[in-house]
Amino acid sequence: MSSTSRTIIDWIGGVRRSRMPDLGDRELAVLQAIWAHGESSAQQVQVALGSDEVTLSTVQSTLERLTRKGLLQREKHSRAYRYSALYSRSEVIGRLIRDIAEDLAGGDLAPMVSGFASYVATEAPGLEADLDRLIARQEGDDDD
Amino acid sequence: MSSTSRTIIDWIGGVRRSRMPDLGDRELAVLQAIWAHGESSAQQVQVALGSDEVTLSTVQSTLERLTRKGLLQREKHSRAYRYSALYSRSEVIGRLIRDIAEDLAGGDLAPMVSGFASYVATEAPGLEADLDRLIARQEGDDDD
DNA sequence: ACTGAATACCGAGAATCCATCGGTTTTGTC
DNA sequence: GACAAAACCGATGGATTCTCGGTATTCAGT
Repeated sequence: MSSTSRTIIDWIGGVRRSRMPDLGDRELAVLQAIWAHGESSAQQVQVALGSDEVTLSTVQSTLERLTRKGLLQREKHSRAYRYSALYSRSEVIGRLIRDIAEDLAGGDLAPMVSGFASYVATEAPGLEADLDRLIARQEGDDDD
Repeated sequence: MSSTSRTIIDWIGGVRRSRMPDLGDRELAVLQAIWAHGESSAQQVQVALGSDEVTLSTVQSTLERLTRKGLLQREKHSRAYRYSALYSRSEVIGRLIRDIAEDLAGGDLAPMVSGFASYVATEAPGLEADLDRLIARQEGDDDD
């Protein structure tokens, strides 16, 4: 029986833009800090997170993991690295949504629009009407 | 230093609808099978997944995990349980998107619309214009 | 009721990943 | 060259998924 796989399937079926790697809580917090403050050193991030919450070591590890994952860029500035985001918040959100589309909707747009509508309905009922028009323009629905 | 937390923060700030639990590859496949075939027994799911790919035991475990996570419902039908989905595909997508909103956009809608636009831009450039109108109607943007 | 097959249930082992940090090495700076 | 700051290495602990075997239950037919 095959294990988790994915890699292979990712290549079958055409060019696959890289999936968004999973992000842990700490990684998310660090990423947010960088979005909020722009290019930052590990030390600055640590301060942003509350210096007594986590050691510099941990922040460094997290930053390095994020860099390995392709979300951050680093550049040495004398002693220390300065990390900066490679993707804006919107881009990350977009990538995450695309991953959902692949995993749950077979890449189809229609269920995603429905899903987004479902989300919006719980958050801003006022916008539903607008989304409905978008959905209508889609037509090619099947599921749900 | 605090561990992963979340739970507490989830309750501060008002009623928090439950987060979407993480789904593994197998869990996702099982869920899709149920969406595709409707109420199913473990055996039927196993068949849907390719009986030689995984044992009944594994399918049962996965189904039970999904039930514990609140995604499936089971009802005994003579010997075997019949599992059925508690959420439609769109609802699950909606919940996932809401989780992204909480994690990355502080719950704000605006960055989500931007993010969704970012996603749509890579998939169906034709719809961008429509989304732009949605975004315009939002106004309260800041990020990105 | 008894038996046998189908199914549920229990628990364990391997793999993966995140978070955390200490200790050691490297590297600027004065 | 010494000192301090930062990087680097690697280890530990905890969660979670996936996998399945073995055992206990339960239904159905004789």
